[in-house]
Amino acid sequence: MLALVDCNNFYVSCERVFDPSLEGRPVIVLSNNDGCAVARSNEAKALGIRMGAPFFQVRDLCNRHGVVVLSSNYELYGDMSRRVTSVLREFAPQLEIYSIDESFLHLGGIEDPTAMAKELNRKVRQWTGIPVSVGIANSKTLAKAANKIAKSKGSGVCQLEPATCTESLSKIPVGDIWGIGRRLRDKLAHLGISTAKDLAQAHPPLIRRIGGVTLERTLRELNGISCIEMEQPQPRKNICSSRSFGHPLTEISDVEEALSNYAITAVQRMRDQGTLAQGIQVFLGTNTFKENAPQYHNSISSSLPEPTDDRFTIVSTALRLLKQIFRSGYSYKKTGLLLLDLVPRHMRQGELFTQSNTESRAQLNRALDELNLQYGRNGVFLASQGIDRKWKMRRNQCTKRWTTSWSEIPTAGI
DNA sequence: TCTGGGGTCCTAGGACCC
DNA sequence: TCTGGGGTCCTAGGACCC
Repeated sequence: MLALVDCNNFYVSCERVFDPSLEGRPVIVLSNNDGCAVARSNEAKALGIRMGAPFFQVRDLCNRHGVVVLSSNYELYGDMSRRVTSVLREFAPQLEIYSIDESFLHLGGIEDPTAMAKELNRKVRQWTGIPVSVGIANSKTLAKAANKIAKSKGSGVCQLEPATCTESLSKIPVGDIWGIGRRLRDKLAHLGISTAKDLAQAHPPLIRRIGGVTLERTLRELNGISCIEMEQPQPRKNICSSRSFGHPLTEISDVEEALSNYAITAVQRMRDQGTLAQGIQVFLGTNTFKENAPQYHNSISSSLPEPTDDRFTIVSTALRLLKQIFRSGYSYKKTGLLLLDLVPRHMRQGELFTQSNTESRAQLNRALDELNLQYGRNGVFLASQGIDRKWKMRRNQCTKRWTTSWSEIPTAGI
């Protein structure tokens, strides 16, 4: 038996913990650059604001209905997520963090999962301020479905048993099932499969022809046969860092500055997970939404002479690759890079023919890590990262880092 | 004016090996 | 006229997730 715990409207709920006046009001949180609505309170959903809606398309609606509009504050959400997880661990030591607001819990040996889930629900709310919903079943896909039902019921907890859940599945559109996106939904519709129940009762070989082994697994999971195991966290195989610019850029020097910063972010994440990159890919593009403007998109990759986690090598390689694909005369919207084929640090294979000063470089990198730990991110930075930061993303309505910065800690008045 | 960012897995097809 | 059989590795593209 396993449970899926999902935080309700997570980013909005985080904001409400530190500003209770948002309770009961329509609230949305925007993506980077204040671009799209990526979290909505129930009141905002009721107004018809869709997930991922570009903000400029709903701005008037928001003004008319007094919707509170916030920029995303990932430092806050990340920290709140860690707090929620630490409470969950008290209930189920074996857990898989699936995303910033969802975890699967292994419930082996728990006698009354529903009672436990109710207690978990209460405790997370009391200790972190975040409301959660719990779906319980014996496969991940069914637990996801149960979670959806728990959210709609308002009770916050729902358990599905394969033998008795046919009725519930008949009310769930097949496109709402985990693993079924728009394409598969449309393909299935042609076969007359429109609900989760239809899929659960379909002929497996037919389903395999339509959606391969992945979709057949979904079918079996809906019948309570667990095919998707609980996973332990694995180091990432690739790390990507990219951002749209706050304003379009035309000069290579500005793009270089932005790319240097994204490269440093990627290297930091790679160093944190203890891996080395064997290759690097850089990409660059104009704004695809501006159909009348000249468009240019390109990417280029290169393998590194030896696996490395050295800032200087990564940044200089990224900038060299950027020079190769940059064309002047375009208005650029976005750049970024991928660190490819990451391998564990201890599996490093040295270069045969060249003498590299690996050890002194490693020391320098470690010193920079420590300085940045002590003085904050970018306490020390490379000159190529720049100071102007013209490309910086827009974040006009960002709340404070209430839980991770001493200078922004909340104050209470009496 | 204004449209996010970061991932995973699977499959098919090409290039190559003996 | 007729042109083997069995494999690996890599890449691109498609589909999905939050």
